[in-house]
Amino acid sequence: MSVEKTPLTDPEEAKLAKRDAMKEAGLSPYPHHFKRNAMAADLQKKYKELQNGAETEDTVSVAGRVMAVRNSGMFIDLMDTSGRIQVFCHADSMSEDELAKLKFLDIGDIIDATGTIRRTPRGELSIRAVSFNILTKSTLPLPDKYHGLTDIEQRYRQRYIDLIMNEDSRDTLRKRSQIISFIRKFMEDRGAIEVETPVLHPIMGGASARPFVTHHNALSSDFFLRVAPELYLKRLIVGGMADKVFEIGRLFRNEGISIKHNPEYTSIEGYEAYMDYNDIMKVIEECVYQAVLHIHGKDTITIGENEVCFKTPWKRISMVDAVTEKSGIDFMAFNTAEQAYQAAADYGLKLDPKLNWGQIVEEMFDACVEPTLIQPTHITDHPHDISPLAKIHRNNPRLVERFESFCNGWEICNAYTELNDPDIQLANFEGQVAQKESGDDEAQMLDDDFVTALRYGLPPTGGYGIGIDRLVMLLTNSHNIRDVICFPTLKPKAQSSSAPRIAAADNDNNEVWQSIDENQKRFVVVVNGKEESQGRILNAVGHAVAGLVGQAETPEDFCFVDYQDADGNIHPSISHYPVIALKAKNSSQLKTAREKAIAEGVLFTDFTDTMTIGKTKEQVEATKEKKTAELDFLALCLFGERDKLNEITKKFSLYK
RNA sequence: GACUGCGUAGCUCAGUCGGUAGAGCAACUGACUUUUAAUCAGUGGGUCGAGGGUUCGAAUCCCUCCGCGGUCACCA
Repeated sequence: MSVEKTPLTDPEEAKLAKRDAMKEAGLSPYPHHFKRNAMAADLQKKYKELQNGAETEDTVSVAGRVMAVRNSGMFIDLMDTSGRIQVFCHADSMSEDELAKLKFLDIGDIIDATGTIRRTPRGELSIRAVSFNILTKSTLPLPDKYHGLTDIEQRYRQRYIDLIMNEDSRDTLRKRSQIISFIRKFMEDRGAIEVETPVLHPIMGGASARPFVTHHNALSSDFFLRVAPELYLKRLIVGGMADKVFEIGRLFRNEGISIKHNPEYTSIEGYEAYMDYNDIMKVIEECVYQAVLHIHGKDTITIGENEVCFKTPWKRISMVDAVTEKSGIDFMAFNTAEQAYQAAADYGLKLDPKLNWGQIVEEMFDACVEPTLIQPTHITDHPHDISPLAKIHRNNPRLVERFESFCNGWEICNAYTELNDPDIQLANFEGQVAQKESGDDEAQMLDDDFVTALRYGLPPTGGYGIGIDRLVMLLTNSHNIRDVICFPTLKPKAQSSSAPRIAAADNDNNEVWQSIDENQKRFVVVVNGKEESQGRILNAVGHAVAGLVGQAETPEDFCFVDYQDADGNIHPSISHYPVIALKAKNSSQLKTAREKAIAEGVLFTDFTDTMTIGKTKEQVEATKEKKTAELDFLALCLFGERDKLNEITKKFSLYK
């Protein structure tokens, strides 16, 4: 079936052969030294006026990657980080020894070239090479030189290939650096200092989001990767480290990936003492405006289908007024959620009737205002209901002093006059804790020490947060957040799976289990949803569970408790760990889960159709006759660490 | 998570009604030598994502799984 590739026609083999040939000729394919004194773009600029066909005596050395070779090596397109220039290799100006090196050359190699500047009669600025060297031999083929690399997954997974082939990718990611650098300098120039606060948070706070959890072994403690730096930055303001602090860094949110969301993303968050949200508004719009000028050299740029002008001052309008403007409904006139709900329903919105006034205003805003905010606009004075971290508005207790800046229909900045009353902050935290206890895993935790810090006194402070990735998307007209992140989060490539060996997996288990917290374990029974006979299912479950318990080598892995009733009768050996019953769509899903259990070293048993008929002898034989894939799985029983089992069984629904 | 589309050579893509797997680039051999996606002649290169099914016969039809994209939902 598999035919061996003819060595010299496989691109990689051919390149390896040339590399070996270089070595035999006494040339290193990876020399240590390099020399260059010019960049392609500088030369293109400097010799812009050079006439077609003109030769100069100016000698330069360039270095870069070979992107194309024409006329058997006479013309080489060389690309460095600044741009491209053609290298002209001709017997008129090169020795035989130099020309001989061409036979080692491939597209993709990194070379240097030294020679004189000329412009060919066809108008291409070139270096008439006297010598050249292969500085790094490339041994894998580059994508199609014309179409480039279009496979989206490969562009992100192997960004280096994308960068080699795609000018747009290089440009966008370089602009990202420029934008971040600009913002940093802008903030520093106005007296703010950049600080670094922990990424590992013992207490999750500062934003409502689902966190990543990790574990510090020596401290025997779980930590959360930060979802926001807010509470630490405010502590620095309390301490008077500076009146203005900011942090540019990565935040982590354990949520879905989309065209506008990456699990780790970059924000700038800052706090400035003795400022309120009106002051911050001016700072933000000036910063973004200057960034646009810096990157584009003009204040109006194309984003998608729109021309967007960033000239300051930006339009300001309160959230309620903006809703009134678009819908004709004045929500300030409604004092109850019921009235607001009715008005929104009349307008045509389908809402959860349990929403409060502020949430209804927000829903109206999202529906009829947000998409229309193409030109930069500050939306101000949000309902208090939806802004637990902002200070109550000085003129209206239903509102807070908050603004969000929108552009192209996206939010790019969120800012408040910060809440600095410790008692209100404590009450807000307690509300969050109550939500967490009722099952909201995005709710924040009570940070006692932060409240304590507020009791020492946080001066009147304005704060802001900008999502850098989204800002870069706007300023580079990028459609997907992954285009502005060098290495976006991707599902790890599946490891090449050799046939799993159960015995080996079991040995591993013994060690793993000893370190697992007892509270983290559970039983999971998954049954085949296609099986209609309840009797067969129950039989299968019974077998699977009994088998699983019988299989355990160390009884301490389980925890069974004797329950006693009012009459003093004992109900022995009830599992301390929960037993979860799930339903799979079919046998094949059970088979897949079983393979995952083996790969993960999770204790398991399964039960198949071949185990239902006859006595053990017949069943053993019937099972032996079938390949794994041919077996019809009725039930799968697992026991182990909760998180691990969740990973294996997450696609199954609860059996009801 | 739901819906939807895609997966064929190293890269970019064809493949009709189910009937021997195709092209361009890249690679190899040679020609040519001021080219610009160089050109010309020839050569080699395939587990058609994986597994199963239907069929005399499957890249093609059916089922399952895997991977990726897009839209929607939550979030910035």
